[in-house]
Amino acid sequence: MILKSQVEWALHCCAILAGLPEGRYLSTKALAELHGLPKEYLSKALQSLSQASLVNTTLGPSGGYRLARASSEINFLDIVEAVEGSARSFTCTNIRENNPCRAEGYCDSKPCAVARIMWEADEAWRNTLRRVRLSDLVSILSEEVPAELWQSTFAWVLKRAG
Amino acid sequence: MILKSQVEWALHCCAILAGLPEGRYLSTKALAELHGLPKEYLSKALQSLSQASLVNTTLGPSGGYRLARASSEINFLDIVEAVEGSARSFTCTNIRENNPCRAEGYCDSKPCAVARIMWEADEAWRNTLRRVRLSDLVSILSEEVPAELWQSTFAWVLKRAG
DNA sequence: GGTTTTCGGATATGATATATCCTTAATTCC
DNA sequence: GGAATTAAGGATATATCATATCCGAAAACC
Repeated sequence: MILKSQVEWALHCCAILAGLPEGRYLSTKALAELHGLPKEYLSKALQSLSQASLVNTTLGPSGGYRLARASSEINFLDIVEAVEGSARSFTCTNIRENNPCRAEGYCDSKPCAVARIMWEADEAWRNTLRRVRLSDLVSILSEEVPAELWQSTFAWVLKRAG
Repeated sequence: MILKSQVEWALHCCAILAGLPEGRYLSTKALAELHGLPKEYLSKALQSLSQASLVNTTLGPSGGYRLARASSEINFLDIVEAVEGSARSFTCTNIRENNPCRAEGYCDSKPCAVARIMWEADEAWRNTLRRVRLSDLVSILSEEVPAELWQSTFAWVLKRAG
């Protein structure tokens, strides 16, 4: 049960987008080169963010991506689900129905107990991600990343935004 | 990010094993027929449980599987990790290292902030599963499943255990 | 008009989940 | 002792999905 690598990419890209000056866009090319990622494939992750309305896009030179709303209004779950989908990690195939001792037409009133417990764990995972805002990540990064590196990174990336 | 179907199978099988009389074994064949599962493939899941020391096995007729310890001493995470493995769902490839602005030989003191948050969610998932004991599942099932079905199921399964 | 960009479709490839088969060794029953 | 039954594990086949690349269309900028 492994998340797509695009989840990692999307999170890092959003962290960068969150630090951009108002109204500026960043291209796939710039984000790919900054992170050392395959441009064409990263593009798919960014498209997922776009479809989820987490980012806005514009075409042409100086085009690219920017956050669709404030980084305090975007949480980790938004981003993770945008690329990973929102399906639960546990799928119940209702194998209890195959029990040969079940009477004909017997109907379970509740979803399977096993599934309920597994889904509860899933909810705990989602709740944790929901509680972390993108702005929280930005705060942590700006504390931990040396100011010089932080600034030169944005200078580097903005130069590529034209 | 989907769990293997074997996780579901293993959990249901453990629930049955937990209800067995002391010392009785249940074969792959019986468990497969009860749940309507492919015997050969279910066997792999049971082997995983065996390797994790969650069940004991014995050979020959009337052989099969039984729990290695009390159902109150086995939790959901034990079972899930036995078949799914214990790797975290998020793997950090440290793409921040590809930042072209990083100074030569620069070394991050902490693991990536993104990874730490994702791992925290992972822990929340694991903790939820850790808190649920197999005996809890048995309690729920014996409440929800009609007593008649519950009894006939064990009668059915024990007949096949020889 | 030429360049740059996002977007979506098509396609290729690699890894992994699913599933089956077969052999070996241990155990039980006759 | 011999036949039947069982778990264990290796080998293999298939299907699904993640990864990755390429291309054409439409839009924006110069």
